[in-house]
Amino acid sequence: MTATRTARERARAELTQEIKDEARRQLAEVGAHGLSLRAVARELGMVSSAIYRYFPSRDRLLTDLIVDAYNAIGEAAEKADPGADAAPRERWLAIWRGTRDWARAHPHEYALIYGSPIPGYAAPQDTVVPAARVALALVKVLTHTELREIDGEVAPGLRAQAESLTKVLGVIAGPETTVRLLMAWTQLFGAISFDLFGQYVGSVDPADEFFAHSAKRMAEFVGL
Amino acid sequence: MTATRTARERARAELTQEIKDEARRQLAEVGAHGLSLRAVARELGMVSSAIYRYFPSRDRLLTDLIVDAYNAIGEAAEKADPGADAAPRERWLAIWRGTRDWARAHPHEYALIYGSPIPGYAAPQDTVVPAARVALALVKVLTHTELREIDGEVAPGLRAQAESLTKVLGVIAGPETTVRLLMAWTQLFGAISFDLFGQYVGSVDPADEFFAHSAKRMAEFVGL
DNA sequence: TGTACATCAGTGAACGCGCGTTCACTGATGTAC
DNA sequence: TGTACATCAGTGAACGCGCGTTCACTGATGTAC
Repeated sequence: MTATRTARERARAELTQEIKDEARRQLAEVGAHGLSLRAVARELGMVSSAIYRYFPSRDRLLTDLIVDAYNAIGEAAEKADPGADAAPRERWLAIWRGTRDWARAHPHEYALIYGSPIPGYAAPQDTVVPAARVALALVKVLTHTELREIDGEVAPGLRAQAESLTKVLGVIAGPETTVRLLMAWTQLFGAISFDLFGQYVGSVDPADEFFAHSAKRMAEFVGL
Repeated sequence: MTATRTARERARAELTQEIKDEARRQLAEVGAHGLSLRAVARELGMVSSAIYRYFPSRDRLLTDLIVDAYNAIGEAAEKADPGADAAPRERWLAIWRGTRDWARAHPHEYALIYGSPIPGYAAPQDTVVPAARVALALVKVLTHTELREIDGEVAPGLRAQAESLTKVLGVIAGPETTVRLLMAWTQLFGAISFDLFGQYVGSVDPADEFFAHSAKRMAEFVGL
C-alpha cells in the first residue's frame, strides 16, 4: 500500500535529516575532521552501527553535508536577490549581503566548503553544480543589463578561459569584464573568509562597513 | 665550558628543527588535524614520549608551525620585492607573485594559516606580528610613492578604522585608498585560496594569468 | 480480511587501530670545586 | 686535571580514551496472494 510504504519511507527521510542536523551541530563544535559517526549516533540515542542504515560511510555523510551547504548558501544568495524589477546595483549589493549573512550564521558549514580542503577527502562530482549557485546569482544580475564597457589588455590564455566561460554562462560581455567578474567573485568570498577566519582582527573588525564598501566598489569595478 | 654547553644546546636546536620539519612533512599528507606526535616520533626513530622534551604539547608544536609559516610566506613576499630602486608597479607585482609562489610550493602550510581555523585551537598572540608581514611588504611599496589620489565616500565607522590603520602603518593616504589597499590584500589571498582550494576548476584553472591580471588591476585600483 | 514471506531498522558485541600524555627509570653530558 | 654532583635526553610501559566499520541477530513493518 502506498500509504504505509510512504510511512516507512518518511521515517527514513526524517531520520536521515536528523542525522545530518546533528552532524551539522557537531561540526560547529569540533570541525569537519572531528565529526564522529559514533558521537552523532550517541546524541540521537541510537547505537553507532545503526547510522550505517542511512549512510554507507563517514565520507558519504560529509559529502552530503558539503552539498547541502553549497545549496544553502546558494539559496541564500538567490533569495536575497530582489529580482529583475529592482535596480541591478541593488540586486548586486543584496546578493553580497545575503551571502555574507548566511556565512556568518553558519560559520562552520561555510568553513566546510570554503576553508581548507579536507585531506584524504576527494570532492565528488555532485559538488560542482551547487558550488556555482552564488556565482550564477551574480551573473544573472549582469545578463540583460546595460553594462559599462570596459577595455583592458587580457593575456591570450586568460582571454580563452574568459571566452569559454561567457559561452557557458551566456553573458554578453568582453573578456575584461568577465575576468573582473571573477575577481569580484573572488573578492566576495575572500572578504567573507578573512572576516570569519579572523584575519581582519586589528584592521577592519567588525567588517560590516568594509564589506558593504567592497560590494559597492566591486559593482563599479565590473561596470555595473 | 661554553663550548660543550653549546654542543648540547646545538643538538637540542637541531632536533627541535627536525621535529618541526617532520611535522611539516606529515601536515602535507594528513592535514593539521591529522598531525600526530606519535607519528612524528616514530618517523624520527624516537619514542613518542621523547617529543615532550622539546614541545610541551601538540598544540604548542602546532603554534610553532603556524608562526613559522607566517614568517616563511612573509619572508617570501619581502624577498620577492626588488626594493626601493625598482618601479613601484614592478615591486607590487613581484610581491604578489612571490607570495603566490610560496603558497603553491607549500599548500598545506598555507592552508594551516589561511584555511579554516582549527577548532579548539586558539591562536596565541605570537601570531599577530608574523601574520602582518605580507601586508606590510605591500604597504611599504606605497610609502614614499606618488599615489594617484582617489576620492570615494567612506562610511564613518570604516573611515575611523581606516584612519587608525594609517596611523599604525605610517602610510599617507586618504581613507578610500586605505580601504582599497585592504581590498587588494583580501583579493591577493582570496585568489590564492580559491586557486589552492580548487574553486577555479572549471573557470580559470590554471590560474597563473588570471592571478597576474588581478595583481595588475588591483595595483591600478589602489592608485599605483 | 488473513496468512506466509520478504524487507528493512536497529541491536550489541567485537575487531583492530591510533591517539596525547604521564611517570619512574637509566645513562650520558655538563658544572663546580 | 680529577672527582662529586646536578642537569638533561631519551626509554618503555601504562592510562584511558575514542574511532570507523563489520557481522550475526531480533523484531517490526510492508507485500503478495
